[in-house]
Amino acid sequence: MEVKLPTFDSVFSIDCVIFGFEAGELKILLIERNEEPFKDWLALPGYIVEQDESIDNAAERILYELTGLRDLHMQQFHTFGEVNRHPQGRVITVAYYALIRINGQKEVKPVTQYAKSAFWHPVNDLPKLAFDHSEIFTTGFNKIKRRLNYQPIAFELLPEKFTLTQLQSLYEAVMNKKLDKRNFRKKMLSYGFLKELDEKQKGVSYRAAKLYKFDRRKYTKIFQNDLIADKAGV
Amino acid sequence: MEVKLPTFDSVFSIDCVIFGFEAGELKILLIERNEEPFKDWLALPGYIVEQDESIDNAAERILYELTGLRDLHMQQFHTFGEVNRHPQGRVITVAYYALIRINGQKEVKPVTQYAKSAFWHPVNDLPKLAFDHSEIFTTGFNKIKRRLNYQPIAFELLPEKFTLTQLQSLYEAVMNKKLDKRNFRKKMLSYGFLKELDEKQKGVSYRAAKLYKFDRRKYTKIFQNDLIADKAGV
DNA sequence: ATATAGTGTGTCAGATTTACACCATTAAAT
DNA sequence: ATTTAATGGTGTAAATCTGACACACTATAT
Repeated sequence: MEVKLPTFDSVFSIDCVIFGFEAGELKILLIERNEEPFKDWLALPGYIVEQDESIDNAAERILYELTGLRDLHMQQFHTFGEVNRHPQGRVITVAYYALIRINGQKEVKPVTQYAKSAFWHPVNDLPKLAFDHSEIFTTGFNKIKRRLNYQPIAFELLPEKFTLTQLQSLYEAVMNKKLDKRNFRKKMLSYGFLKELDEKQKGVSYRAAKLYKFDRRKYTKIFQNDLIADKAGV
Repeated sequence: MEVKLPTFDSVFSIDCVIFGFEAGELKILLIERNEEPFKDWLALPGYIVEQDESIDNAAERILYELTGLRDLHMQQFHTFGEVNRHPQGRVITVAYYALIRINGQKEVKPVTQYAKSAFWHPVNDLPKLAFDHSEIFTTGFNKIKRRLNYQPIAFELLPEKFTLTQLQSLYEAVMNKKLDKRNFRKKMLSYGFLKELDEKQKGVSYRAAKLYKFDRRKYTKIFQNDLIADKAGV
């Protein structure tokens, strides 16, 4: 069964690669599609941009409708414009990523009928995705891998208060390699934008680690000279 | 006089920021528009994407039509999708940059009527541009500033054979700061991807400098481990 | 009390980065 | 022939950063 697209000459869409970090694993949000084409396939959350909304606003709206998530800091990273990337017509898609704290989020679930479900899936074991979404994911993943080294994006994935070990294991998960504990701590602390709290980790059956917090004010003060304002997050 | 846009529901366009280096200055290509809106204004080369061409192909075609330049390595860098960025309707534009050798290029000139003329203009002294093109330029400029430090893009701006002083002055022009000559040379040569030629500079009234050539084969060999394949040029 | 599991810490060697100044070469001017 | 003007080309030492590496401490569970 084929459902016709609206009769636009050109259609824009947004696709979102939403990263989260849980149980030591990096994950992304997928949805199960409820519409042709690719009905029942897994896909990145994405949909068509309306005439009267900016693409940044569209990205927020669409993500909300498909997953129930709001107020993420979405960042555009690439636009995919092959002629035949959509089987039913010409659809150019602008891809966005965002990083969020999974813990403490209410469960993700679609608020429209376009998706049957939404869920977190580890990036290391992704199934085949609808359209060219596997390629979109890979491009986005490479982007954040690089960005991790010069932008404070790690902190968006962690709870507000975190231990240095958690921070390290996030870096290890994204970069997919082991880091030296002492060197990692020395370096992170040397930047001066981590604030040591008077609190300790709770509920562990071993020596509790100190908790830290990312101090964005200090970060921008320290790095303001290096920062080149740029739509694409530098 | 207002010319109506074609009755697309949505229109895609491409805008190009084409960098060149001449007389120690970084320049970009501008056109003088020959159509409403913004008739007679200066603008980035840009036009509408056809239904049956990928955006990458469209970028090449459009640049050719407006400037006569062909076969540049165009790189997408950002998509601009504010609702009112175009006064006559909804136009989302994908911005590309490219770097080229000005010297030795035949003169740039439009092959369609959409532009009256095309010419190089120093980036340090840009006039107000049509649409949001000033913003597009700035975003693109910041992109290449960063990229200069981890991608071999400088060599695309220089003639095939160049002196180390030329290379340095290009870096200085892009980064807008002075570099130390000895350190710059030591570092560049240490990478091992510059090939020293048996030739010297000609036609100067002082000691002629050695000429070098960028060896792309060596470059990729040396850096293949660091490279993360990525649509956006890493 | 002791076993367990993860926390938290310092040093040294090697590599990289930065700062810094003078003689060499060429063509043009005298 | 000599001088001048302009740029080419080179080395070293100090400071900083990076990477490798191992063990005692602490909180809890039993």
